[in-house]
Amino acid sequence: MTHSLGGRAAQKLHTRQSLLDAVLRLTADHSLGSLSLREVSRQAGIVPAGFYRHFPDLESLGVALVEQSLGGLRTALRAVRAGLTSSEEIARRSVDALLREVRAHREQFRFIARERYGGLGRVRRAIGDQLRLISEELAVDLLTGERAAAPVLSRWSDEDVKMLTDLIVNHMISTAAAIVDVPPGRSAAERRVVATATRQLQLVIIGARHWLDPA
Amino acid sequence: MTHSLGGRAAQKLHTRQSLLDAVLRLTADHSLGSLSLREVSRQAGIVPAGFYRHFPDLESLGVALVEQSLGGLRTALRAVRAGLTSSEEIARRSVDALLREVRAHREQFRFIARERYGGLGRVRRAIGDQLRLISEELAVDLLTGERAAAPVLSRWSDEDVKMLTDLIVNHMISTAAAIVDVPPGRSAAERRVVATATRQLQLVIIGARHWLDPA
DNA sequence: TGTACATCAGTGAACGCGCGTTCACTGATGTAC
DNA sequence: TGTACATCAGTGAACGCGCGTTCACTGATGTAC
Repeated sequence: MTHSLGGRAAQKLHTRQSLLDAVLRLTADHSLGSLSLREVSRQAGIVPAGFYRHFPDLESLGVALVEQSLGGLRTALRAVRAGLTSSEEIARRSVDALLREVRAHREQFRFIARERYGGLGRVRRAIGDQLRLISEELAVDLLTGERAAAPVLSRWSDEDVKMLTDLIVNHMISTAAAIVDVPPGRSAAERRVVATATRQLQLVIIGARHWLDPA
Repeated sequence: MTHSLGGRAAQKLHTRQSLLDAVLRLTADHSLGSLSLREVSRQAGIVPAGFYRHFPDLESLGVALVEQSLGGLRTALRAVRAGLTSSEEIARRSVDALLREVRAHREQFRFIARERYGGLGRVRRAIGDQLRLISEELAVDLLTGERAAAPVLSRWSDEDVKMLTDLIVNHMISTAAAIVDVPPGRSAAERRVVATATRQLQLVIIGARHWLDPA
């Protein structure tokens, strides 16, 4: 029998996930680049040599973690926009989705914020790639939705739309980083961060609405 | 004689600066947390034990570097705003000043971007403190300038002004990080980054201009 | 000015330790027949 | 079904290495008189 659950392959996947989880736990205090392979293996409950059955080095593990984390966010954001055509609605629902994701996967977002600029080369590039995808997909959805339903973005150049979605995605990640930086349990402080970020996004949307106004 | 140039104290300052420069050079490839004290001392041209004459550990050196880097930016930004009252003028001149600073101190900004979220605890906190100061000073200048000269911000709540300046300062640092991430020599790519960032700031300013419009 | 003493930035050797990587291995899981 | 063989995730020991920190030191600079 092959493809069966509970087989050797399933056990291997389980251990692999333990390694990913170990890094998430350990990067609460340090960046990936300052963890040791032995530290991670220990936390995952395997012997150092066993690490190599899964990844050639820590950097590769980091890339896998980026794909798992931001891939999940990307899917969640696309799902939330499905069928929506109003850009206001898209913005509001996206903020909700982001908040839900950040709360549900706090450690993953801390990892992304940590490594976005601070990380090892391939990890940094993997994050940049995923964020570019998110920004481009948002641009497509805004354009097709708006062109079908409302006129706000319909006369924008593609370049300006990309400028706007980059601004929004960047703001999104900064917001996630700021939320994650709030010490856990300080829910008043967290609410303040979320409130500020929401108003900032509103300001950006107002700016977009008047972008083509005659000066 | 004391206070003389070329004395023992001056030599000590010179070595201290060598240590700061060594970290700037070495953090081009890795984050502060993954450097070793021996590596830094070697790069600075002193023996490992000599490090302790200047700092108790690498984290303290990092805090000193934050103060030197962002302190410089803060001074430059304040100088550029001196005497200006129009918020449009303040925005335009601030972007110029930021660009000049980033080009002149590329390594310092890479360090700040790297450590902003990714760094060791005290370094991260030092960066947050400096950015908060920059944001607050900008808020004061915008408010006193506008209140005296133009009406745009005069009816804003203090909280909303802080919301706006936080957005601007965050955008500033993200822009610096993006510029620094462009491989050196790719001046076309750098121009594109700067052009996008400038338009994004314009969009934010337009949003601010219409912030109090009736919905 | 000259002399005797104090300071202290930087040296060089030494220590025990955790690191990444290699290797032959074990034994449970999977496959062929 | 049972049996003989193949696979390979995880083991445990070993290696040489760079690490942070300590210590007594040296010798140029600075101070007191």
